[in-house]
Amino acid sequence: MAADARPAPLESRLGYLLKHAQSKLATASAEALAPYGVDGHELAVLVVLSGDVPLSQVEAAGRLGVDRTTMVALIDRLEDQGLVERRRSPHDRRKNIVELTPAGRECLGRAEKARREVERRFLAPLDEGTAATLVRALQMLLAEERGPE
Amino acid sequence: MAADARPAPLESRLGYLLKHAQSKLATASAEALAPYGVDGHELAVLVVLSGDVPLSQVEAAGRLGVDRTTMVALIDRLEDQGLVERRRSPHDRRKNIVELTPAGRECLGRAEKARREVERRFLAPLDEGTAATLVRALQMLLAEERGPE
DNA sequence: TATTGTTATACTCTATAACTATA
DNA sequence: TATAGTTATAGAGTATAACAATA
Repeated sequence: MAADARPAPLESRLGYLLKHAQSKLATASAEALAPYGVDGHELAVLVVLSGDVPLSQVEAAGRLGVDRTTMVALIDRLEDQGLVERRRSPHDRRKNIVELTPAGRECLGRAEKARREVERRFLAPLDEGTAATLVRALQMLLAEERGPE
Repeated sequence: MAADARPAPLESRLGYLLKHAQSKLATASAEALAPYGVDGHELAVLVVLSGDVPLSQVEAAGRLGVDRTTMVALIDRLEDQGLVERRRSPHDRRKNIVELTPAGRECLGRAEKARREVERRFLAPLDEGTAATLVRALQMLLAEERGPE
């Protein structure tokens, strides 16, 4: 290809497509989650904290791929809303075990329902098979992220 | 579904997938474009400015979906590197027409080649049909953005 | 010495407000 | 009055550095 050939238009560039798709979904999610007092990031925190194994702040931060200093403010906001509680770990007193309160579980359930609905609406322009392929393709692209375990 | 059912794991959530896919590609792109002195955003500016019709700063900003105040700094950096030139429009002296210099065209050609290569590597885990479906699916999801024209 | 939580700080990205000049 | 470019400023969002408590 010659150096002065037409560059690909923006709408055909993967970077552009991913960025704008992410942004469009984020906007719709923020709107849908607003009634529950959490944003997408905070909902993700509730999700990782809702597992069987209680997590400390660093552990939760690791699951989400954010810094532990970022986690402090996230937990602060959730705790202010009564959705989670910090308690000192008896086994390692440096650690804060963070657990969902009953209100936190309720919020998680409702917000998750809203999130699923937003996702469904977002994917509505695609037929079922295409939507499934999209999700699987994205999962495959990220699978190598941490390498094989 | 009961309110206390398991929420979907992060890796199955579209928001998570889009965000991390975008971030992974952005990191790879930044690395690949570094030798050419531009980042992904600046390359996109070169692309929109390389069309047949000369654009003013606001017009270019509109194409990229950024504010005109953001465009000032972008053009500043490109002009400092000698990749673009501002000139006052003779028809409307409020407007800066921004055009690529020969060095800008050369940079665009090389950087575009690097970008295509990064995209190819990024999509390598997918077979050809799946990769094509991914791109088309993202285009369809964004098609409604501005509504039918 | 290393790790956890915390705070203060800084950095990046982007938008809003206000100014100048032009229309 | 409205628009284009510019500057100053502010607001998210997130990371780095440093400190206290604990291991």
